[in-house]
Amino acid sequence: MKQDTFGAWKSWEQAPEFTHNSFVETIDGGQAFRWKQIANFYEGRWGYNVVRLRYNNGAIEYSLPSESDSIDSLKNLRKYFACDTDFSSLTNSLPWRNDPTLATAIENFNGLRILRQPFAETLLCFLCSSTKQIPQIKAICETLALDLGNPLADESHALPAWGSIARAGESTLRCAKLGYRARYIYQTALFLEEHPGWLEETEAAPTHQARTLLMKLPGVGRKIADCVLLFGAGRLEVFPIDTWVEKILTRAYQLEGFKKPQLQDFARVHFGTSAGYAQQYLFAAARAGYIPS
DNA sequence: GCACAGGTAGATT
DNA sequence: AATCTACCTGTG
Repeated sequence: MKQDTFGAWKSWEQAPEFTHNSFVETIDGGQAFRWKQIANFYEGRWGYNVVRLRYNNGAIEYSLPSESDSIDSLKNLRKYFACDTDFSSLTNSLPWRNDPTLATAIENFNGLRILRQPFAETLLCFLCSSTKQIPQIKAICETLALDLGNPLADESHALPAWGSIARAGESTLRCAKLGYRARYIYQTALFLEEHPGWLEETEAAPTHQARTLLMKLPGVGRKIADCVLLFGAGRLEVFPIDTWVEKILTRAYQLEGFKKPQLQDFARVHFGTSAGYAQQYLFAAARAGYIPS
C-alpha cells in the first residue's frame, strides 16, 4: 500500500458534533471493523471509500486519497455518519433522567453516533464476529479484503462482495482464520448468489420482517441480525443483546434471571424507539469500565 | 495446558 | 420450551 497518496488535511465543515471519546467510540468501538489508528488520525474503509479522519479541538478534519472525488467522498461520509439523523435530540429523548446508568454512559460518550454502513458489508463483518474479540474481527476482515476484495484508491482493498466469496469457496475462508464461521459465510454467499435482489429487499423491508429474513441465513441468529439492522440499516429501535449488554442489564438494572426475550421486552419498554442507540451508549460505557458489567 | 471470547444450530432433556 | 454442546482459533 502506498503511504503518500493522501491529500492535505481539510476541515469537515458539516461534521457532526463529537467529543474525542464519542468520535473514537463511534468509528472504532465495535460498530465497524475497518478503522485503524495511525499516529494521531484514523484511517477507515467502507464500500469503495477510503478516508482519514482526525479529531482536533472539537472539529473533525479529513484527508482523502489524492485520486478520489472530494464532492462524492463528502456525500458518502455524510451518509456513513448518518448526518441526517439528529442524534443530539435522540440522546435527549432517552430516559437518562431516571436512569443513572444510562446517564453515566451519556456523560462519558455524549455525541456518540450509530453509523449507517453498507448493508451487505455489515452482514459479512458480523458473521465474522461470533465469540471473537474486536481486534480479531478486524484482523479477519482485513484478511478477507486482501484475499478477495477489489483494490481501492490507495491500493488497499475493499471488503469482498458476496459474489467473490461464493466463487472463492470455503477452504479459502478457512485460511482467513474464520474457523467454524467459514461454513456459515460460504453457505450465506451461495444463498445470496441464488437469490439476486434478496439483500436489497431485506434492507428495505419493515424491521420485524427484515429480521425474520436475515435469520434465515446460516449463522445469523437474533444478535447478528440485530447488529446488521442497527449498524447497517439505521434501525435505531433494534436492541442487540450480546454478552456485554446481557451483563449490564442483569447487574446494573438488576434483572437477574431474565431470559433474552424478557430482556428484549424490558429494553423496548424502558429505552423506547431509540433503544438501539441507548444500547450503544451502554456498551461503550461498560467496555470502558464506567459502569459495572 | 486451559479458560474464554460482541453466537448459532442441532441435540437432548 | 428450556438447557446443553460442538464448532475454530487466537489470546491471556
